Formats: sequence, C-alpha cells, structure tokens
Amino acid sequence: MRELDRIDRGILNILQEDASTPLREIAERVHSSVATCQRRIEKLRADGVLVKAVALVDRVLAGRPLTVFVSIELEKQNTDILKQFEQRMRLQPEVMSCYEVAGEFDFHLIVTVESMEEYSLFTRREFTSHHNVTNVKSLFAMNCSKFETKLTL
Amino acid sequence: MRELDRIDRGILNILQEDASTPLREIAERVHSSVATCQRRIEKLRADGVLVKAVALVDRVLAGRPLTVFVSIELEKQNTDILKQFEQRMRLQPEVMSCYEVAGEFDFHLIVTVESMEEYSLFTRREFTSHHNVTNVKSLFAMNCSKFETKLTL
DNA sequence: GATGAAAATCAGAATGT
DNA sequence: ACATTCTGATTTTCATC
Repeated sequence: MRELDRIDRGILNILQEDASTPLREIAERVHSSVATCQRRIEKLRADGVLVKAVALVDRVLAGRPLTVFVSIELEKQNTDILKQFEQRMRLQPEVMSCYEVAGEFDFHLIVTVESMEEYSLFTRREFTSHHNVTNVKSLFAMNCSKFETKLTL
Repeated sequence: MRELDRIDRGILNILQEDASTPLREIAERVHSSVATCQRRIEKLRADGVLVKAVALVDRVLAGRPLTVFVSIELEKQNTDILKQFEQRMRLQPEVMSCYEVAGEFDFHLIVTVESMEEYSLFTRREFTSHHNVTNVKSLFAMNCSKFETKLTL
C-alpha cells in the first residue's frame, strides 16, 4: 500500500463529495496545480484507490424504502458452503452488502426492498435449508439517520 | 412520489454504475435521444431522486480496513435523547451509516476505522453512559463479500 | 523524477432555433 | 432533431525545483 500525502487525501475528499468537481477547482482547494492533480488522480485510479464514480439515488424516492439488517448462520461451515453463499449474495440485486463476521452468525447482510411482501419472498427464496442456511435474523430499519459513502481522509 | 418509467430507470441504472457515462451512450442504451435523456436527468435531479455523483474509494487501500457493526441501546428513550444521539453520529467521520431499528437495540451503526486502537478510542469517546448509552454490541467484519451502492431498478 | 505553467486539441454538455 | 457555442478534460511541451 502506498502512503497518501496531503494532496492525495485532499483530492479524494473532494471527489468523494462531488465526483464532477472541475480539476481547476480541485487544484485551488488542495493548493496545487491542475497538471499535478490530474496526474495524482490518474495514479490513484491506477493503484485502485479510486475505484469509480457513481450516482447516488434516494432509496425512498426510487421505490426501495425498506432496509433490513440480516444475520445469517450457515450449516457446519466448510469453505465451499461459505463461498457458494457469498457468490449467490453477489448476484442478488436486493443485497446491498454482505460481510463475513465473527461471532454467533456467519454473515451480516444489508438488504433493500420495495415492501415486506418482497422481503418475505426474497427470504423464502434465498435463505432456505436447501441453501445450507440454518438461522436467519431480520432486523428492520425504521429510519435512516445517516448514510455516507465518504471516508474522510 | 413520481413513477419512474423505463427510460428513467434505465438512466438511473447506468449512472449508478458510472456517473460519467456520456449522454450519447446513455441515449443509445435506453433507446432514446440525447435531448430526452438530458431532460430526464435534470428532472430526476430536481425531484431529488438523483442525489449526487461521488467517487468511491477502496476502504482498505485508503487506510480504513476495519468495518464494525455496532448495536446501541440508549437509556429510557425520549425523543430528545434519540435526536441528540442521531445528531452526534452524523458528525462522526467514523460512522458511515446509522439506522434506527426495532427490537432489542435502538440503533445500528456501521463504523469504519483504521485500527482496533482507533475503534477503542472511538467507543470510549462516544458510547459512554454520559451520552445515555446503556448497551453497546460490536461485531467485527472479517471480510467484505459485497459492497454495492447501486439500486437495480 | 516530480512539479507547475501554458498552449493546442478534443469530447461532451449546454443552448437556441 | 439539428447546429452552434462553450466548458472542461486531455495531451503535449517546456522550464524549474
């Protein structure tokens, strides 16, 4: 891993808030030149630090108001079952994120759906014993106080 | 809330994957014209469906490899204590998201930090009884199988 | 070798009809 | 839907530290 200096961090902070900030403005704000910022951004991209630029949509207005925290326990884990589960979750559009965790459960998911019905169908489809799932705990979010993609560097 | 038609959904799907996709390409892919796509995007922005465009960084390479799921229980909740807690979490750069949940706990957070030490300092600073926190459960992610910001529409 | 300034070129967005 | 205009990114060059 490479060390990020003041300019790199400044650039990343700015782009994480608005990916379409003009280079001229970036240069001003990090007290550097357009050429340098350009070179730095290219390097950050090449190194994989800057992954991509995406548009964020309002989950409620886009029709996916329900966020669910799901804890999953799998049958006597072997690597294959874990890998299969991960791979299947990657393919589900309802699954926003999936983490392997330590403790009682094996995975923590964050799922967004349009309605309870849809969530019910989703769990019945994906979290069956046929898929080696032995325990499911669903926790419904009542309200989102904060949702941030920016890592302040 | 407005209904999103096929073109709107197509545009949102594309921009959620790459916010800098040229209008010409968007138009082709949703089988419409540049002018229409331009108008739709403007309207989606004005309506708040499209929130903003941001750069995503690699959390490990950017030096924040540790993701923690935190469950928080507050003292005998009244609206003021809840609101204060939410407000405080909004100000913490370590807190990526904060949801009010139903059940045993009051809030679920997702926190990213550089190290265990930093996490320890963070919890000691923020989750004290002085701040009306009565119960904290931390769950450490061992591995991120999926992280997606796109809502497939 | 990395930086900053300047100039020329190009792509895409914005605008007007 | 088309043509024009404008903005910003891209590329190159050059001088400098």
